[in-house]
Amino acid sequence: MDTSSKMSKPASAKPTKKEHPQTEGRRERNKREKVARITAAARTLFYIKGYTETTTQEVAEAADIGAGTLFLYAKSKEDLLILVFKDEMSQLIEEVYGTIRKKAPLLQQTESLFDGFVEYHRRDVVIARALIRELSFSGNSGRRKDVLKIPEAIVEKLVHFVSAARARGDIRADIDPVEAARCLFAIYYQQLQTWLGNYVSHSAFKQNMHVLLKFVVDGMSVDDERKPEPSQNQRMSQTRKK
Amino acid sequence: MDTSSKMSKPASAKPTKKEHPQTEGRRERNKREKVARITAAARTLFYIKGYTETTTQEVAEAADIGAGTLFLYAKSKEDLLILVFKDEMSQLIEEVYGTIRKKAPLLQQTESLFDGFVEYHRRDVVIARALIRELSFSGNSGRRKDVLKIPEAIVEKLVHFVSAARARGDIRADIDPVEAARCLFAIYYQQLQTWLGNYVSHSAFKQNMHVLLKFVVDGMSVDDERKPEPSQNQRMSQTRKK
DNA sequence: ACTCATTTATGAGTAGCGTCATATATTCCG
DNA sequence: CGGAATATATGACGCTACTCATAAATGAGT
Repeated sequence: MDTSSKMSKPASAKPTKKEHPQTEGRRERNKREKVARITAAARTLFYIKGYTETTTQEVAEAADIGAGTLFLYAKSKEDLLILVFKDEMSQLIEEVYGTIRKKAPLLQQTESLFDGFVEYHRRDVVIARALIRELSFSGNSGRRKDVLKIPEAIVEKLVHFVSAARARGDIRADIDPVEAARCLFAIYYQQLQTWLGNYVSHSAFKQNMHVLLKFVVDGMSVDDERKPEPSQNQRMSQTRKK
Repeated sequence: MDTSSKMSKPASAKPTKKEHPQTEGRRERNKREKVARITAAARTLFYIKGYTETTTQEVAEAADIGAGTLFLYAKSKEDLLILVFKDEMSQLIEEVYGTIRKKAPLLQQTESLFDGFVEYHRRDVVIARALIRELSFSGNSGRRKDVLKIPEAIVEKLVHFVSAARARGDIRADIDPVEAARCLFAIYYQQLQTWLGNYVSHSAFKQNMHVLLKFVVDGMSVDDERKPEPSQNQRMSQTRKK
């Protein structure tokens, strides 16, 4: 059954007979309760034991349901991850966004946002890995929308930054904020994977991401004064104009 | 067993016997033979039955080895994928690169390269999916190097394109070709995942990737000729699946 | 040729994800 | 209320990736 069905009006009372989906009553309520129990149980266990070390049996037991019942609410073990983290992610995005100075330069804003996410993932790299891995394919049309919300929410924040920078005149007026935002996100996501995938160290990841983000932002700047590298003792003498 | 076996030299003080570097003997030979049989068997079965539908038992049987022996040569079923495709990928990269006009514009060269890869993956999306998924984490230090070779080889080709474009004067002289190449690759890889992960259709993927690659390349161009965007091009930049 | 340390092979065994027939609960309706 | 219809719950079971104790093979030293 689709857990994300609407009709969440427990207005109760009103014994309106049929065709009033608002008073779905006990069943609907029970279902929500169970989803909540499952989510809580899974979250706790994943944090304590890690994702792969946690068995679906354990989650079912902790949620006090039968082993098979679990799969009525999450179609697979990976679904559990999404169930657990979709809310946490959405919340995280808003939280981090809230801490960012609205008047800071675009590159700084972008990096602050991504840094917030990275620091979050750093607290539990193993789960972040599992999450990234599961996100790599959505065979489930129900969960697809949930998953898509996350990058979309991030891109939305980036669009704000880019639009503001454009309004400020920091970047060219012909820049499409959505394109720019997606571009920045693509770099973040791909680089994030190199880190979580254990291909580069955390510091190398941060360094690489910085370089690439700067590369893109520089490409959007209104004037092509190229700083030849912020090396030591840099003389920015000539604002060469093309 | 790790195919890049360390010399079975117990670091003894005595290089007692003459080593047979050329003819490591029966053991070495047998090992290579088995790796070859396993790889061939796995490749065939993956193509015929698909990755998930192929069992490790079947691969072992087809390779005429015991079920447990398989795991001496591939530490996991996913390892088999890399074993099978690392060579094929390297070859593909060179092949596609060879078909690209060296004098074409940078954006066109880049898109031709990526298109070659995309068309390859299109022939077997399910395997491509599995491959991408498996590449998302390298817990195995032995395979990591093999895996890293692929993006590195792609970036290397991109560096050639960017360098040539810079020499031609198509892009600014202060562009770092490696940064540019990595940036383009990041966009390709992240967008590829949205397609293989079933989040967007093939056509939307191509469209989105085109837009983003163009965005980056435009940012590198030597002159800020304002993108006039000379038409009411379909505002399809947001196309999503379904 | 014989010994023996080391490497390689094996398949029965284990664990865990997901399924399914069956059972139980809830709602619908006369 | 009764009883059919439908939705939800369950745990035993199937299937498969992977492990491990044991066996076989190899080759260097003697």
